[in-house]
Amino acid sequence: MARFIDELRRTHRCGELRGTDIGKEVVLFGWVDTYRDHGGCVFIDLRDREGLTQLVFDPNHPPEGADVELVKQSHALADSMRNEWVIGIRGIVRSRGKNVNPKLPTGEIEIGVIEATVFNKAETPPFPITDDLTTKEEVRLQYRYLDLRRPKMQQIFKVRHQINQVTRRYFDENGFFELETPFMVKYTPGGARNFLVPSRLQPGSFYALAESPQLYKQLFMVAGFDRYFQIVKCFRDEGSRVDRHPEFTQIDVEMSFVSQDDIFNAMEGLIFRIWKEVLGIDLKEHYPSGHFPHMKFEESMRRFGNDKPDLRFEMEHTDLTELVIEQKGGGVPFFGEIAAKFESGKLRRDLPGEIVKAMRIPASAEFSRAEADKLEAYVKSMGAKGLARAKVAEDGSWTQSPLSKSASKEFVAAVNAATGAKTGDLLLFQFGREALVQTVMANLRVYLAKKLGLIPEIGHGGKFNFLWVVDPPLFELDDETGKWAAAHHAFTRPQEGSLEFLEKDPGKVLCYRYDLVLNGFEIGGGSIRLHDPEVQARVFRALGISEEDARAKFGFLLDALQRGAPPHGGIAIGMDRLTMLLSGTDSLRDVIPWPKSQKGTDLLTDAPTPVTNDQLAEVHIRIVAPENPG
RNA sequence: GCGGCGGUAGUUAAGUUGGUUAUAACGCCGGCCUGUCACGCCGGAGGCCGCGGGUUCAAGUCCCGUCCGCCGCGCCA
Repeated sequence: MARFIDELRRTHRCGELRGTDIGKEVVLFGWVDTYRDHGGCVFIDLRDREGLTQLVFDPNHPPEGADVELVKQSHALADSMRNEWVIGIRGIVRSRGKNVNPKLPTGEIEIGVIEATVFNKAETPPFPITDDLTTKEEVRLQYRYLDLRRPKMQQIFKVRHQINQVTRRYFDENGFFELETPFMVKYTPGGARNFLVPSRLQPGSFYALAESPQLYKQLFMVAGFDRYFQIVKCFRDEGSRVDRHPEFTQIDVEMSFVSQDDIFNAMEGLIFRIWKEVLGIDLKEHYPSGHFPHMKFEESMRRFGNDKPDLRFEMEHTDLTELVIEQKGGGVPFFGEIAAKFESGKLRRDLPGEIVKAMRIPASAEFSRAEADKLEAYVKSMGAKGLARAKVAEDGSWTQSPLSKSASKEFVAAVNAATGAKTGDLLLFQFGREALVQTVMANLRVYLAKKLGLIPEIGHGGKFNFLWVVDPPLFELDDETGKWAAAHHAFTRPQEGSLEFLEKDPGKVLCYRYDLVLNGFEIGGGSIRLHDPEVQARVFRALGISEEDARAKFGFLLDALQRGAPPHGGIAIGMDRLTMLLSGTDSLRDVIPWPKSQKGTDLLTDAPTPVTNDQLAEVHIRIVAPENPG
């Protein structure tokens, strides 16, 4: 083995050699991708990060001038080689003549092997190392290092690497400092659940793993660093989703003396650069101004049911709440109940609490009854009671619907007009608690778009639709407590125009918060921060947080903000989601090298594992509920 | 915390109203083979049917519990 690597150094990567290299002596290292044993001669496709090269072990046609004895030995060795063995070879690049393989970039050439060595006789892999894999994710994650060996995965992580490099270059060129913040931080209540880290030296005390560098990056601004960025891990002990992971990476940014638009400009610059340098796509062709469109939070909720609309297709919602109120339910008992609540003043028109929404599926979609039944099951899985639907007949009346009996003619006509429904169209309705209706309708919209082929099941389909969602409310009504709570965090700056509502109508206060949306995914979000202690105090009051409470929780930040804090704001881009959307995969786990399962376990290492009582004693912890092997 | 789907050979799947020895493809092992590139041909091995309990003459199949994975809801300042 010493001869290879020490004396015979690698000359090329597999995937590099072309017709112009014919005649060269080369040394290649890599993995056996496939072997084709013809008895007298053996073909092996050798794989590394860069591609495949065909090797030929053929003692009857040795490369010119080669030691035939060596060639015979390597042929015998090749006879025993199996998939995923790690080998090295020395040989001569030669033409394939008529036997060119058009599927391979290296298909014009092959290597007439002179000598060979086996570095590692790999065991048979549990699944083939190919791109068209049907193996369950569970098995892939168990052998993640094999999964990552697949060309597709190698490509994804090359992209991820490139995004990192472009990001660093971009921010450096624009005067940002890359600065680090601690992972082990003070636990702060509220917000995402923290992972806790016990302190050995401070018995009974715990650090939290940072859910974001939020507070520290603001302190960087107070410190006068002016522009900061960091590509940083964040930790949140919340349920996983296809686009959510307990440890994830953010491109974290904070800037001083900026408006919301300054932040947008900076991030648009970054996104344009990434698309250009990583994908070779010039976003200027789609966004000639160099800017992404804006949409108000309220408008997004009304038209699409969430604050991250996928704008690659239409199928907008129609809010029927006003119509239902006007027509006192239009004859439909359920709607009548809702109308009555507005009538009695139990619900407010400007802050509804309960709504009625509809979505139209055009007749051309040819949506079958069975498929509509499937939809019903789908919405029920989200907590909806059901899915009212109506087919529009030629005369405009509704059929195949429980609503058809009760709904007044006037109401049917009004709904048809509002939704633009025509003969043969299918109308879908949701009504009741606003949050649920919005969730159900928003998910239904995307589900249907995929079903109807408006967007692909997986990936971007060549379309990248960016959007800034802006002007959301500062406060949200907490469903359980009925009190106002910060929708983002308590340090978001209210808009000057809505300061007057802080005391008299908190629900109407809009703020400088913004989300960057791409194809229905929130890929980033941030805000302009509150740096005025006076307004800060009013916000805390509106939240029902006493001065003492505020001091106890955020004292260090409040102090800092009173010691020369510049106006500042920032944003964090979800690095993993960005990579996912860019590389056209449908799961965050595909772009995280060593991902965890939905329950937060590492299928490769089995983490987390129980520890001994001795280990626990050292950090002053005793386990209560589940048994722990001592 | 809740709902849905799934777990059968190394992998992906089939397995009927409960009924002989649990199938298939790929992979694996052995043999043959000089132009393959998803090489081909012949032969062979391989099973805790996730785990535990129950019903039954008989359970991969029915019932109860449990674990694991995936998708979604809640949650995610």
